[in-house]
Amino acid sequence: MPECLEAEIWRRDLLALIGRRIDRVEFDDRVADPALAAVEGTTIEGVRRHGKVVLVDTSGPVIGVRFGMTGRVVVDGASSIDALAYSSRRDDPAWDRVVVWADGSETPALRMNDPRRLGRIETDPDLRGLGPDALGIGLDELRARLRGRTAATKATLMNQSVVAGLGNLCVDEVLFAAGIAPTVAAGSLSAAETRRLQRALVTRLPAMLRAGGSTHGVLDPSRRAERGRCPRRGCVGALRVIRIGGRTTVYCPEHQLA
DNA sequence: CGGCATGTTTCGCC
DNA sequence: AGGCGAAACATGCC
Repeated sequence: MPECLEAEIWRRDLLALIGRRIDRVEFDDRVADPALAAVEGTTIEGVRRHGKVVLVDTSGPVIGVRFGMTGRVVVDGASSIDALAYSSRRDDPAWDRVVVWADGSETPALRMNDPRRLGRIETDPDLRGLGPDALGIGLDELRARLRGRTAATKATLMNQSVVAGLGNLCVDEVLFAAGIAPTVAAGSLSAAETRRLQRALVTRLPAMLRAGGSTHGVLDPSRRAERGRCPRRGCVGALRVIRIGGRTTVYCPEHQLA
């Protein structure tokens, strides 16, 4: 489930850990950097996010978490997001990839749980390859990032080196709101389209965040599965399903113009 | 059983 | 050289 919105929700959960001293860490070294052991004995000092990456600052190394498709975070035994669309509903301890105990508590302060093991936990991660964060990106910045891009707008927006944080659901939602077909080359968007795209990013993403995350848009998972009529008020189109960049893409050809 | 899934990386081709 | 699309990865669910 993780796109930038879930990463932001978990970042806020993790704020509860600031000030705690890490007693012990256990991890699966197939997905976690062995250097993670160095966080034992350090104190958690802050939690940041860039795109889909959550960064936990300690008095030692920075812990960088990428969630893959099915990763999630459990803080003090509870998770803010329990409806795991496209993942497992269960929280099986066998899928814990990192467990952190702190301040003498028997309940882990932090668990990174990931059935499919597509997530990664790094220490002192290098984020230089990421574009600017999608939440709150400015118009000039967006225009500059899309200039000259020949790939489909949807594929370009999902490229983390162009803009960081957008995944399949958020991109479909934003393009739907902006009235832009996902297939158009990103570099050939008009000035007006780029403006609508930027407005959609800075309005729809925070709205989805307040509503609960990537699955809380107009094109939520149930509507994606049902397909059917375009949910936009006054639009007479029907939703269409195609594949772009290997991902299932839902859009309305009636009001999302190429 | 077959197909699908909110992601990232790698490989081959322009 | 740099950008792009397809495939691979790993596992649960419907």
